[in-house]
Amino acid sequence: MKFADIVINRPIEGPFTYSIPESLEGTIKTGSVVEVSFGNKMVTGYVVGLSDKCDIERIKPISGIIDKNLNLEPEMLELTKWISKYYYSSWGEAISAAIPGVLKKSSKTRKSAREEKEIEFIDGSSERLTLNPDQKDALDSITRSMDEKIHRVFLLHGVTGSGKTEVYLQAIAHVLELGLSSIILVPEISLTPQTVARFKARFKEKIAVLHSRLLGSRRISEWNRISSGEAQIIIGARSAVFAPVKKLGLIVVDEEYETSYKQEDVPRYNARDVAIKRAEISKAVVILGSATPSLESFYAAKNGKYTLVELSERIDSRLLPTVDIVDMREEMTRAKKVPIFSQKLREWIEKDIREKKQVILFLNRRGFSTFVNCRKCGYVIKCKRCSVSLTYHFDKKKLVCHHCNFNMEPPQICPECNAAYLKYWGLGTEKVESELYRLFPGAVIARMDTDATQKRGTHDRVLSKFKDGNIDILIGTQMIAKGLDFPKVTLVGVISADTALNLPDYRSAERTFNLLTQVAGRAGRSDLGGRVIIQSYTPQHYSIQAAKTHDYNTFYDKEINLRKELNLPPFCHMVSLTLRGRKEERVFNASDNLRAAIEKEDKSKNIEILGPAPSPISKMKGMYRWNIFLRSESAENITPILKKVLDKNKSSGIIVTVDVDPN
DNA sequence: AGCACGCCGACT
DNA sequence: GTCGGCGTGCTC
Repeated sequence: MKFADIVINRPIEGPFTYSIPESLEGTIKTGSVVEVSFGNKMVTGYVVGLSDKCDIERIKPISGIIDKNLNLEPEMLELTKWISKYYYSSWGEAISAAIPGVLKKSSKTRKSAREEKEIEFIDGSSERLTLNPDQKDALDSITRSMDEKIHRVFLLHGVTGSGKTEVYLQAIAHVLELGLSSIILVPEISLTPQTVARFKARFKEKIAVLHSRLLGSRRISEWNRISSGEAQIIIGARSAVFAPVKKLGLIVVDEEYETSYKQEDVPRYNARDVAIKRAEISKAVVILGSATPSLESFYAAKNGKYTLVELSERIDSRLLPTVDIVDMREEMTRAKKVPIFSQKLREWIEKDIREKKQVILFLNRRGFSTFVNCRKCGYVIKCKRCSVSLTYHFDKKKLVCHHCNFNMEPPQICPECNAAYLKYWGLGTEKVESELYRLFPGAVIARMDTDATQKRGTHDRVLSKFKDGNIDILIGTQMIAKGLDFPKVTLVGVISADTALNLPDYRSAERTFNLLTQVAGRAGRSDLGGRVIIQSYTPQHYSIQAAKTHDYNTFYDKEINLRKELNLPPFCHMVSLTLRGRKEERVFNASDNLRAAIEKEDKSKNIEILGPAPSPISKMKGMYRWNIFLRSESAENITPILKKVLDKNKSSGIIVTVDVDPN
């Protein structure tokens, strides 16, 4: 073989043909990772095919091979090819996402880097637990598919504490007996140390953990342990779906609805759906596990595309926490102002800390005040580069933009009319924290959000302090909603259940239900019992009511009917187009033209076009943004048409991004 | 995506 | 006269 077809990490189709120099003959294979000159730069390339002849005149030789032992398996080439087609990227970009950065650099330029330690949990039992009848049925049905070597997707639906992890563990053990490997995907959350500990305790050195902060040589050695077959169980976040296991038997996707499975840059893949595709290629089994499955997954399970397995009883028959909803409109009338804590929440916090129990409070908003305005002229202080108001941060004593990080000293007088009446509105975690200090002077209070945990190690330090009982009240954002397992937490308060509900997003009800269910799961993880207090200005909303009764099925029935009526996923697939540029009218014109071009190209009229409309944040980092949404029965109806249209409708100064099945 | 090339306006 | 804005086209 004299020539190699090579794709690269650029948004161009390719492949490009290079000649194979004599010194590399026989070494270069399909799947090799090489170095090539492209334009006037050296880039990493991936060999996707070999041939004996080629009719291109100006051909360059391959400059070198990165690592003789690094070779992409045919299955991985097929998978990345599929990703590039489905998620609208080049093949090279898809392959690039599947290989850790360090492995793509030649060994000379690799440098070792420090990595962060995490707190070790040693509470994992190495004993195989006895399954209850539900778990046993679930496991039997899963292992049967494994024995028959048929690809199948199981949706394992069970509330917190119903023993999903034990089912995973025994399914993995079965896969091991068959001589196959397993991949376990978990949403980031620092990879939930407790889960990892449990897996390690059970499977010891067969485990590889693909840590997000795992850098340099450690990542290389983990990669090698996996591809050599030494490690047969791989735990990791999103990109672990590409772990180089050779004999794949099982992929577990824990908390499959999590938005962190979606990569937000090119290729914009969803690791859950990539996992299903990978398993299909390798004839492996997938387990999607969740207490609150996504509408898409549950619908697929109900329609027989996936196999539904339910764990309906809690493993130790422990009761789910009591959930109280407080109507904040009534509180507002009573207090004659906008209160942060309802009377009920305040009383329960007091009682709890008096009894030396722990409290978690949740508010998904950082900072102290969410906006500042002039009481005289009404002017709201906004970011110069983004169409959002600035948030006041008490720690830094600055006004900060949450989208571009622009910050400024808070002005003393109104920048518009010079009046000295600036008022600070809205609340974030910092304000809740300061109110807590005021109301509960004796309590030890800690805050956990991206501001408070910016310094290295703070995150883990706060968590271990909380675990050891040295913190009474923990206030935090999203990052404390998931995974935490602290037995002494008997009270969880949701400061505002409405934050997510008011977003202009058809998934806002689903998000709210999921979030409330997750947050509620932090309470009552021991015999001390648990209570959840949800504060809301729309307490009658079905997502909040369903969370009160821990009733997924009722929520699902209500929501699925709405989705059907409005023709939203899972009844269609969506593709979002975002156009951005510095000149507003150009962005709008390009959007308009793009819509027309798609309409014209879609001859079979399979695609419904919504918009163009300004993005919810119409200006970000100095760029104006407009959206077009496309929907159709399948994404495959849309992307080939987009390919044609976008290739010949390039407008200068405009960047178009394509997101298939957006979050 | 980069990067070169090339074509028009406005400055020493 | 030249500097530099960005529109166009190419990369094996």
